[in-house]
Amino acid sequence: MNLEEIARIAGVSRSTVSRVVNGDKRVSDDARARVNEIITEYGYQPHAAARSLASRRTRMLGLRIPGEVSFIFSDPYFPEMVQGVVDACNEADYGLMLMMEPENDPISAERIYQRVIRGRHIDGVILSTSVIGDPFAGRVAADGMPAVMIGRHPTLPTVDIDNADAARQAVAHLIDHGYRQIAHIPGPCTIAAANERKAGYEAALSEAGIPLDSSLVEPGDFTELSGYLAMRHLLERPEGRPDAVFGGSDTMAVGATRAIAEAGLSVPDDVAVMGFDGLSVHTRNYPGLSTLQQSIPNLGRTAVELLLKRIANPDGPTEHVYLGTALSPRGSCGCGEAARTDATPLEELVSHLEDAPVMSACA
Amino acid sequence: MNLEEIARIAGVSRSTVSRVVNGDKRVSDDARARVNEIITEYGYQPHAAARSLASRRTRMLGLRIPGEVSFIFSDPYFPEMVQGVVDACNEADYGLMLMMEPENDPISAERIYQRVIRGRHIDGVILSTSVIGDPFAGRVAADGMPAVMIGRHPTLPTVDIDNADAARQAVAHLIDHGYRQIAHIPGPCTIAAANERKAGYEAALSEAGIPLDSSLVEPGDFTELSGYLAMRHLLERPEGRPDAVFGGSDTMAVGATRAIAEAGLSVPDDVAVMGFDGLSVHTRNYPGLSTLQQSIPNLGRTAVELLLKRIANPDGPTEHVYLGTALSPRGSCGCGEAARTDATPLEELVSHLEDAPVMSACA
DNA sequence: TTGTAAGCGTTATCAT
DNA sequence: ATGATAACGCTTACAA
Repeated sequence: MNLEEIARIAGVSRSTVSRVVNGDKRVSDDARARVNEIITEYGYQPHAAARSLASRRTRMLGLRIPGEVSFIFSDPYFPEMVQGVVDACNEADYGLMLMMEPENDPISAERIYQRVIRGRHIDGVILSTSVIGDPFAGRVAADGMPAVMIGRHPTLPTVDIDNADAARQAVAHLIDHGYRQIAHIPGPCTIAAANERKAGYEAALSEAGIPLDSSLVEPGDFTELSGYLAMRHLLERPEGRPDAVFGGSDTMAVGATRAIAEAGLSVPDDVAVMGFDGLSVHTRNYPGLSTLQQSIPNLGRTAVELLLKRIANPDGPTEHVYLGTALSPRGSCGCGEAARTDATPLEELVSHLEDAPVMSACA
Repeated sequence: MNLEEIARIAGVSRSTVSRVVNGDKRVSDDARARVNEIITEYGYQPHAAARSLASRRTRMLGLRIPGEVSFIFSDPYFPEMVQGVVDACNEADYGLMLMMEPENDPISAERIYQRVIRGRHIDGVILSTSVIGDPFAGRVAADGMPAVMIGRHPTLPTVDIDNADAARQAVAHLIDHGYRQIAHIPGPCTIAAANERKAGYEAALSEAGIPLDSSLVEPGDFTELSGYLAMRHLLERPEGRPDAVFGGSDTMAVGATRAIAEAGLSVPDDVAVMGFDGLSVHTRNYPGLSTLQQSIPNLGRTAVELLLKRIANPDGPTEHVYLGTALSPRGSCGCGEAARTDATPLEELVSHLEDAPVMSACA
């Protein structure tokens, strides 16, 4: 069943049917009703490829998860983000194509790029992580493919949080508790957000007049296992073990917690733990993981909104949206039961965050 | 840059360029070389929509994650499966479209269905979970959309494991340890695999002559929280607490472990724990989570292979592929350090599983 | 081996 | 408000 047949049956031209399907106002109520009736009766649905070819729009977006981070697809961060992206796509009647390159395989990464981006499979693409030195962002711009970065980027529209300041707050909170030997497990230095959070950690120490000590920084790769291994190193440090640790992500913080427990030590009494992300999965840890809460699904939703705007108006201003964050102290930082029950419940917190995006636009 | 221009520049016809692009043998080496040169020089990439319209193939697959389970997208099961599906798609130069309906919203589920399936956005679809009473599988068949089920289905090609027998083995192992009060936390009864695993639990008890006790079965919904809550109920059971628990998934088993620890009890001494899935994320639990290992990425890969076969030959036999599983005893079931170190390392195990699919075909 | 030409099912332009 | 008609960029018989 195609446009032509519907037109014939309804006794109108293809153009009229097309207008009805696309919600064009320039159709008489009479004709519209008749056409809609036939469409429903025969269950007509426009053919996606034909539509795309003629309109030069695919109504599909791409979501790129770079190969550099695909090994941490096990981090619940990504599922949460995907959820937000998918929801927003559905609401806009757009499809979502997953672009995940294999890890160390530039050849197939290139094949995927050519097929999807250059082949115009999609109308725009969401880049899910700023990876240092990743040529992808520059290439899509050169190929005229609208793109939005979740993270930092100089020329692309971006959705992000203020990683550095949020991390600074988190570490400042540990300092307020009286900890002085504060370790940090940063994510890989190829990922911009990891570096920003590390900078925030350093800023908090500086502000408190605590000298930086590189032996307190043990890098991880955002996996739980890396957090576990990093913490083991930190506990065996010759200068003595740290009294607190700030994980570059909740997932690494949970790994650290495990190493602490395995060493027969207690959280927070021997070593306090602070995470970053606020993943709902970790709500039920004991003691509750203190963390810096961000709304990850909202990051995804906002990226879709920005991208759709960009597609509709490629010459509009390059927006940079910053979403709010909030310190969420639970048991693991040393805040007692009091703080835990006082803490804003997760749901409220998240809806609050969603209401508070900070926008800034530059032409 | 399009076919026409390439043809003009190379001094051949559009057909010849098309043949070169599509690897048709009926082209002289001479012409092929010249065309390829021009293609490379100008960076030509065929237009996806035009191709689809003419060839009636989109080179895109869909992956449907039903709304009934989308709330457990936080379960690492799904990311692992997606990973396998994506890898296989990439290797075949196919794109992957994510179909995730919102949870209780039949209207938008229907919109998505119409747009994607009826609009012929994809060449075939992978159904990721058998949900009891889900009309989706029947509809795609009626709409002539090739489909493969990950799970059980009477008429569709399927990829699955023998959930019932695997669960039986897992519980039999607990019985071998001497436990008699074995509880079970099944997944929701709307999901076929959850019921099959529960049946396996019951079978193991029957075989050992242990009477079924419904107060030992406390359902969950595959989330960690539900496992935690179910275990709390089980611990407060008037007839006394169970001496072992079989979780319907690793994630629920981990939740149960947490409840046990919170109650001041020890795993496995007070309550032994057995999971199901073998998610790599839980490898670093302490004590290690004993589980029934399956290869989830391989489930996804195999589904893609089956679907591609189906698309190429819709009238071929309806294959049902069963992938192998293996009991993976670690600390939480009561197997000591010996068993833990004896246990086949994860990587080996997985590659072993991948080699051992059991195939059965029925016309 | 190569070229010609007829679609594929829409949208979009331009009359009317 | 409606309809003819020309794209859109490719594949695919069919002819040569």
